[in-house]
Amino acid sequence: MALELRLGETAAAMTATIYDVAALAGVSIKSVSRVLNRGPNVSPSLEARVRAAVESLDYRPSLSARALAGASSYLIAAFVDAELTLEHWRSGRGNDYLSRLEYGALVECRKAGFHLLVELVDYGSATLEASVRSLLRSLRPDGVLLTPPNSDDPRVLDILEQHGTPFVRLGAETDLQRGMRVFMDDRQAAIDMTEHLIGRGHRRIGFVSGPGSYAASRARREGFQAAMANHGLEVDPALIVEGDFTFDSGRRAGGSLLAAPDRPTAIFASNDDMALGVLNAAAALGIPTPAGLAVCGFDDTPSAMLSTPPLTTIRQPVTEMAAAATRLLLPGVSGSRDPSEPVGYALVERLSTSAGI
Amino acid sequence: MALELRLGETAAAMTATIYDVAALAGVSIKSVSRVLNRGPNVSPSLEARVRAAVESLDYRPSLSARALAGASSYLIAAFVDAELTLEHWRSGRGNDYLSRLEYGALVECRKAGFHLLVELVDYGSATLEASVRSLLRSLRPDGVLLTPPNSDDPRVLDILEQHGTPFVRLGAETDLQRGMRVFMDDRQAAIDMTEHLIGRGHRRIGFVSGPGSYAASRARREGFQAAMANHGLEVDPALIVEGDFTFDSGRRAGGSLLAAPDRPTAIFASNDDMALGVLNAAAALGIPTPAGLAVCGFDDTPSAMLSTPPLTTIRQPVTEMAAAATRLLLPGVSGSRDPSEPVGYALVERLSTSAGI
DNA sequence: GTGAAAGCGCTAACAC
DNA sequence: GTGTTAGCGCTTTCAC
Repeated sequence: MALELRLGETAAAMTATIYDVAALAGVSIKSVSRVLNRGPNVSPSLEARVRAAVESLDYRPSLSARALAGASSYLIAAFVDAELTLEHWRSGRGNDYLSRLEYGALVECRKAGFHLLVELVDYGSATLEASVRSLLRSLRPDGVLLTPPNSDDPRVLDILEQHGTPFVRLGAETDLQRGMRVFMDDRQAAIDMTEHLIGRGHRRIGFVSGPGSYAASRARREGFQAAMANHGLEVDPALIVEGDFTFDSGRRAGGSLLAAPDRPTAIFASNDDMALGVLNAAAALGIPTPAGLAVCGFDDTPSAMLSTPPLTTIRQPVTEMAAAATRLLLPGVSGSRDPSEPVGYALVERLSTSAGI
Repeated sequence: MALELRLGETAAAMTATIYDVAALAGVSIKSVSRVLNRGPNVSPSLEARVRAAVESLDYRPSLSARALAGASSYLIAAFVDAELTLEHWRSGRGNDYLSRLEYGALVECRKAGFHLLVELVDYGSATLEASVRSLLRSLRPDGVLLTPPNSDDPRVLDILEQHGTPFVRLGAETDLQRGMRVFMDDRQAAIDMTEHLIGRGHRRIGFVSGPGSYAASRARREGFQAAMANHGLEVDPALIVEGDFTFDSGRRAGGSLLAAPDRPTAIFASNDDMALGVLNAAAALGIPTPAGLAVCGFDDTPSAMLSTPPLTTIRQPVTEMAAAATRLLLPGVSGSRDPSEPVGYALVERLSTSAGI
């Protein structure tokens, strides 16, 4: 029937439907559907005939039709903060974290025949609830990937739970029992980094923290303090300066730390951008790195590798985290890893901390 | 009717359909559809009643249903090279270009009520055709955003044209008449940069080119040579070295250019990563930048701003380009700019070329 | 093992 | 101006 109606159409515009396949294979559409969805009770001969028809017609099921009729939409949505995005737009910089995250999600989605939808969410807006609800209703994604800071937004979690849509929270730090999570141990990583510096003989170590409002930022600072205490080293309060994760704030922090008469021999910044700012401040003051000052960061952004000297930092496996998170949302969860365990990280040692004291 | 069937359901799981809205407003579903799609012939009173019903039911049309029934899917697909993506995964780096591109696309999509789907395409694979065809058939996107190197792949263009799906090619350099394009004038930008160096008094200028296989790379080199010629300066062939756009290749190129007895006073690298490599090579040789050597790049990646010294470079408005490209695909094309014209760029002057000769 | 028929929630002709 | 009626291309009961 479908074929009949289409006699006048061009080959280009013509797209086979399940009816065409069924007709060509001499079976019912239900059988085609069963073969395609690996349903039970399919005889080998039927399977073969259907596959041949699919092949010769180069048939692909329509996503919309499947989503409308069935329970699955074959869509995974990644919720990305709109404010953050606009800020990046303004500053003309891509977001390395999001970019790496997306790779992981994309690769897993594709393996499973799913598609990745990226959605902007207004974390700071009053209409957040309405827009999230809207997204879930109109798109009906099979799962949602929550990126910071949405991972910790109770409003978003509420709606997702109400709606019954599975979701994974990346880097979430609060309400640990809600939804699924994939995260790393920021505190322990900061301990490792601090011990790396102590191992190099450093005793006066400066710390440039991130904003106190970020849970990850607090965890890193706690790790630093814990490591210092464990080694019997006192933390001079004057050696802890708060930045806001930007290069400029790192430069200012570095400048003030290095201007002190009894300046530190090493500075641990809570992220790479700030660490690069410290490097810049040191250069401006004529202090050679690493000979005169060891500097380390956190994140392992591309710039960390390219700076002069290259930066020792903590490498977060963002892509792998996103891949694991996506797998958690996909049917037939392999459960290759325990979602309640933090993912691993690595201390990447580069030139910026290579000199001892 | 729909309401009736749902008496047993919980409020949470219950989702209003167009029938519910029509029933509540006391109109037909067609009227609801007309109001929602801004169709003609809607009386103000009808409009008001429908809007009120939509509001009170918090109704959102189902994307799948609309796509299945109508001509539009409200989906824009961005085709991203899979190989490139996997390479980035391996190296653990995000892709700044893609990230910025996506922002632009996302913001425009959201304004128009569209959704952005990111799809991996195997540029280098034999199954490329099949997978692209698959994507178009199952997703039926209303438009496709082609990113390099897919922008220049004739196989992809063929399929898109056959399928009748509108597409925009970002940064395309070949087959200029096919599809829509958004691009910049790489050659002129390279001329500008070269003249910037000449204006600083530099006469012996080294050039680190990208791979000759990239059209953009060739255009940049041509621009450099044209500018030199225009100013009556001879280009010493020994001062042109080919790299492969990586940091390491830039470092090697810088090392060999600077080892020569009559070394250049300035080096223009075809992209920022290589320029940073040159900076690194200069530092290793004890040559101060910018005092002893001016260095400039191309792209304005985040690292360019963070390096020591910060890098003079060409800023490509990737986000704006993507936004413009997306607008071209959306209904009601505003045509705010002429797609046959290249987009603007900016020479960003930073410390790395601040000293004259 | 396989098929017939009834929707999923919309849009689109075509009446009125 | 507004409503009726078919589908869009699938999945899903439920028979056989």
